[in-house]
Amino acid sequence: MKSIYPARRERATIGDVAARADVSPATVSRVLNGVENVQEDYRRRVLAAIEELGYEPNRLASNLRRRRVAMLGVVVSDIENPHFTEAVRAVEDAAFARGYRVLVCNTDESADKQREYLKLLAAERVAGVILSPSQADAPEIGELLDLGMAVVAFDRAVTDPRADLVAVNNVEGVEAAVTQLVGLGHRSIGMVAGPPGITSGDERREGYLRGLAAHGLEPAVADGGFRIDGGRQAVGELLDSHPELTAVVFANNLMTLGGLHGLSARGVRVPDDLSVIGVDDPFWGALVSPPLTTLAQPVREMATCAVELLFRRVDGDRSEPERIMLDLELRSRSSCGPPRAGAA
Amino acid sequence: MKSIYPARRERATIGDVAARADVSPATVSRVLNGVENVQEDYRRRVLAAIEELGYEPNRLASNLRRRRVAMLGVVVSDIENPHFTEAVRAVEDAAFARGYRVLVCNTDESADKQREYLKLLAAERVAGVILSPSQADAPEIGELLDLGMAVVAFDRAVTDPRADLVAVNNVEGVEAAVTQLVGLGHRSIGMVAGPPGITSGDERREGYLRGLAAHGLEPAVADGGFRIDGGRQAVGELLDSHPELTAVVFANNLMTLGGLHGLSARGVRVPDDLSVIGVDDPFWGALVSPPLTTLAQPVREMATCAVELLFRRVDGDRSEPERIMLDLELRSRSSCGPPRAGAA
DNA sequence: CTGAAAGCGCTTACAG
DNA sequence: CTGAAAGCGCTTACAG
Repeated sequence: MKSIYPARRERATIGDVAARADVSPATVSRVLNGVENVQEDYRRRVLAAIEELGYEPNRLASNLRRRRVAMLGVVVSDIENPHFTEAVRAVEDAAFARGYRVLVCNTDESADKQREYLKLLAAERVAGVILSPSQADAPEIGELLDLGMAVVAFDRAVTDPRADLVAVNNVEGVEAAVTQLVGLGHRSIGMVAGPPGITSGDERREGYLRGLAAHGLEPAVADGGFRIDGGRQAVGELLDSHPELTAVVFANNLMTLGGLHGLSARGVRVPDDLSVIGVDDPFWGALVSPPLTTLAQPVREMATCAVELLFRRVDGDRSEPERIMLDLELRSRSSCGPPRAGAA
Repeated sequence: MKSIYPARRERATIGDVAARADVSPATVSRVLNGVENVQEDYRRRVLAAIEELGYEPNRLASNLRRRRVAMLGVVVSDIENPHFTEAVRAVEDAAFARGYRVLVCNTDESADKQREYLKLLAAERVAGVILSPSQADAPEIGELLDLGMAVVAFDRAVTDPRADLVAVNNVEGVEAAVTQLVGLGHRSIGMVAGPPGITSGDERREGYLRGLAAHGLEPAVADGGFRIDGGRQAVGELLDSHPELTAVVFANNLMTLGGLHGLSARGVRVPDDLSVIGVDDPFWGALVSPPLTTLAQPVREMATCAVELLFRRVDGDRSEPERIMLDLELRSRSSCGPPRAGAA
């Protein structure tokens, strides 16, 4: 059976174009990059030759020569988490508009995978990286910075003080949510927290603990690992060990989703039996039953900030690292109510 | 204010390593790539020099020299659609395992953006591209193929017969769903369809029409453009013009979500007033109220197939283009019931 | 404005 | 097994 693939077309090079247009490769490069002036006559011939040969510049070569590549790395811990999906999408938008491509790096909360990706990004000489770290103190982060690459920490801080940061005031936000629950009459409030060691999760736990402490209440925390299944499991543990709970705060949207599933499986009604507040306001937040009360992050705005910052660095801005902190917004829907009758 | 950035560290090159280890650059390259044998003594010296200099190979150079780059392009029409997010994620997994990176290209259903990205991918000389086309007959697809790059159409077919395809039997799947609704007693079934011209959407519409025709029923279709808002709007139009409808099929998950929102805003209860089936079974499908009856695509499997196929092509397999068609699976949950009492 | 030449940092036949 | 040399396809000082 004969292959239907045609003889692989040889790719024209800048030399082929130059020969056909009867100019030097340098001139072709100039019309290609449109920076210096080229006589109209030459330009026309070059353009014609490009057209005729179907020439497409080889970026591998120009990348090497220019020693930079119009590419950004976006390192996230879970691309299936709508929070990060939205961020990736916003970054892609902004990057595309500036002629940059984006390399998506999914670390699965694994320090190893993060390490590998950061090394890759260094080897690839990308212009910069937006990083939501799985491991905040990875030495590879410093190495990127050493190499002069821009690094913007996103959503979670990194240890290296030279990286910029765009994140959210988690402590204050969660503390306010707890206060809101207390205002509704709750005295037993649990938290399904993120894995320790990640600043966003740690701060949300901190906000929760502060909120409880401010009202003299006892905390009850379970680790849900920022995943759907973890959330389901953690809320179960929490209710088993603390049946008195009348409200639970979930530290991210995936755990909230899993938690709701777990609650419904146990026959726990929301908000009648248990009030729920979830950090993040994903697109399905208003559509689950009951519509979720959430602590929304301004993801799009965060992503836009991060990309702008990154491009400023790429463009040579060497001023002090920035720490841009945005606020969480409490969006009250129907998953919170007063504690059930008969609660302690 | 002094910049905290240190003098930008000069990057060691293979030449620096060679000098330090007192060998030739060729030898360094050999231990780096581990293909040819190098004397133990030399190897040790090279490794030591790499360590001491913190050398990280410049992939731009090796890419150029090798004339290929360990990178895949994944072109999707909407990365925020969980269906594609999951696919991207699966592709990233498989690619990472093989040492490939993935360039994520979001086209927003725009033919222009698709064109730009495909040209970019050609210029970048990626090994191959997995493409869920916004424009099936874009000439750039043929150009990639001409250049010897692997192209696997994903989820939607492309016109060029040389591309492989991994998709789903939409016609049969949706027809079966319609039959199921008819079995429940429905006689007035509407569809919120995708934008015309995209094979997946066209096939789902076709399956719907066939299913209705098989039972002598009248169709009622509105275009929801595969987006959340479109779904909300389309279901409204549908109910305005066809108040007799007792069931609606949505052609993808985003439109289903929007549709549910729109229905709840109109006070239409699911499934009491209206039964709903949605194509795709996103992670929130079982958690909305009521839990959705869906037509699930085996996304993970599709993505795995696509990547395997792609790598086979990258590895030189020039056999006939494949068309791998998987089946949709009807997952019955609670959003379908018998038609409301009093329905025509 | 234009071209010849050097060079980006690797890899890989080719000799030895 | 090892090294010298050529070359991947561009860009960019440097002359003219």
